[in-house]
Amino acid sequence: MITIDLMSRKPIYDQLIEKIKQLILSDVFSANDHLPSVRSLSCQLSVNPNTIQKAYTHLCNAGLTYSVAGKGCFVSPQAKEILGQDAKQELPQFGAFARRLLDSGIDAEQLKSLIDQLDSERRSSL
Amino acid sequence: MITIDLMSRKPIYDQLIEKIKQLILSDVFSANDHLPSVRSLSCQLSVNPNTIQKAYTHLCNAGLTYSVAGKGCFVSPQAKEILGQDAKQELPQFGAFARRLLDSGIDAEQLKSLIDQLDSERRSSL
Amino acid sequence: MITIDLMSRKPIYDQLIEKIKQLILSDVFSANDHLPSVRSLSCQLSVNPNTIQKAYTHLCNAGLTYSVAGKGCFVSPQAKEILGQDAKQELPQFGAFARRLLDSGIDAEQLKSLIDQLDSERRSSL
Amino acid sequence: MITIDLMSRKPIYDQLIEKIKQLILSDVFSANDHLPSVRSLSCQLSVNPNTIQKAYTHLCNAGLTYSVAGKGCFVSPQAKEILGQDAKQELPQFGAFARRLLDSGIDAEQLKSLIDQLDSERRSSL
DNA sequence: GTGGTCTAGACCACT
DNA sequence: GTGGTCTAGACCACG
Repeated sequence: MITIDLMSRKPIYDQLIEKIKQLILSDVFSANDHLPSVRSLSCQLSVNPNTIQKAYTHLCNAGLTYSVAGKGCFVSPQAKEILGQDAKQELPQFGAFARRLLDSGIDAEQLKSLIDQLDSERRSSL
Repeated sequence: MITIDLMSRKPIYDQLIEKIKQLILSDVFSANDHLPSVRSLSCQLSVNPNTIQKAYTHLCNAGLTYSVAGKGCFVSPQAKEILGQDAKQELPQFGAFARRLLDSGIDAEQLKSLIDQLDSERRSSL
Repeated sequence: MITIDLMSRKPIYDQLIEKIKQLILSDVFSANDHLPSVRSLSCQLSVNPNTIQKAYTHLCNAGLTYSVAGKGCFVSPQAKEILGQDAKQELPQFGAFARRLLDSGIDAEQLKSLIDQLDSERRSSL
Repeated sequence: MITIDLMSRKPIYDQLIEKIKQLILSDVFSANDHLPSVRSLSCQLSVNPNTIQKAYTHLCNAGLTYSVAGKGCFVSPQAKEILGQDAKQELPQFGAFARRLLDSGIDAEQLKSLIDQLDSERRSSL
């Protein structure tokens, strides 16, 4: 369910955070679902427990999960809402990226059709 | 002409590379133009010369500039072309970004109108 | 009567202790009143009996309750008095909190009016 | 300048965060000042570098500091402003604390005179 | 030299 | 069993 690219330049804990966000958005993890325990993920991915813990702590601080001592880590009911708001704040970044591509000679139509394609893929997979 | 954000998490040499690419794309630096010397940039930005050199070396290796011993660093005639190809290779990354926003509940129409807006801004500034 | 926030970072047994102290102070539990049994609270709150027991043991050790073998747990006659003394010992902590707020730019008058407001609320609810 | 209580129940990294916030508020560390390096603090306090790093990372994420790779960690210009806003958000917590003391039989006048005393101490030490 | 990431293995409190 | 904290020591990129 969760995979990690050890050779990537992106820190492992960062990859984990992104993966889990993605799983929450795609409803694989729903509100109040139990996340895999730190130790089990650590074994499964052959990654140090501390690294997993770092990712879990981040998710907890971001309000996406809540942890109960002795029980585990759970998806917060507001998780999807928070992710939605985060996405809105990323729009300027997205705009800067798009602008760079346009400046580099990529056609606006090409970008728009790419978005349409992604959107239809998305809808069909629901 | 060139500014650096010391508080950014992005490495200074990385910021420099991006800035110069941008200046090439916007024709501030044209083919065979002379880039500012390492020393002058170093003074102007209060940045270690080694850092400037690192950025220049990267640009040279990427084929965007060529250096002439004892003279300095010049914009390569193929620079814009290369940047265009680079941009094409970034399309998948752009797609992943867009996909994440769509998954987070951002509307496809919103993204497309943003692109249209950026494109018209761009055209009007030429 | 008693509620628990499972999403809180505060340990459940700690929340329980605070809740019961509060109920004693507000005279919902008076001297020699019978506290809910471990089993019933356990069911009612869907919490492990061990956790309830831990809280009860703490209250007992603090002299706020006394337990009668085979009968249950009862509010000690000195409970309110003890809580009053505990509160006095918390004054330095309160002072440190207040000091931090003052250092952060909160006005002393604002804090005092807040206290006045809370005090009048309290009196009117008696 | 910075001291840590190893026997406290409060995590070391938490104590560090509070200490540094305090030093920023009292202008011992001003905007753009250089914080002690992770390694030097680690030696000085006989605490593992990772623990220091955890505190520094937190401060950085909170916007109170910014770090420049290879140079060090610096106090953000907005630090005091942010701390002021944080304090405002802590007022409800402060109110709950005060309310508990009032419920426990502490006199409102006593709390207010404590605040006055702290405030005058504060003013005289400026 | 700096901060940032990671591993390995330990201890604690909570359930 | 769980999450959270800490130590010890390593490696990397940056300046």
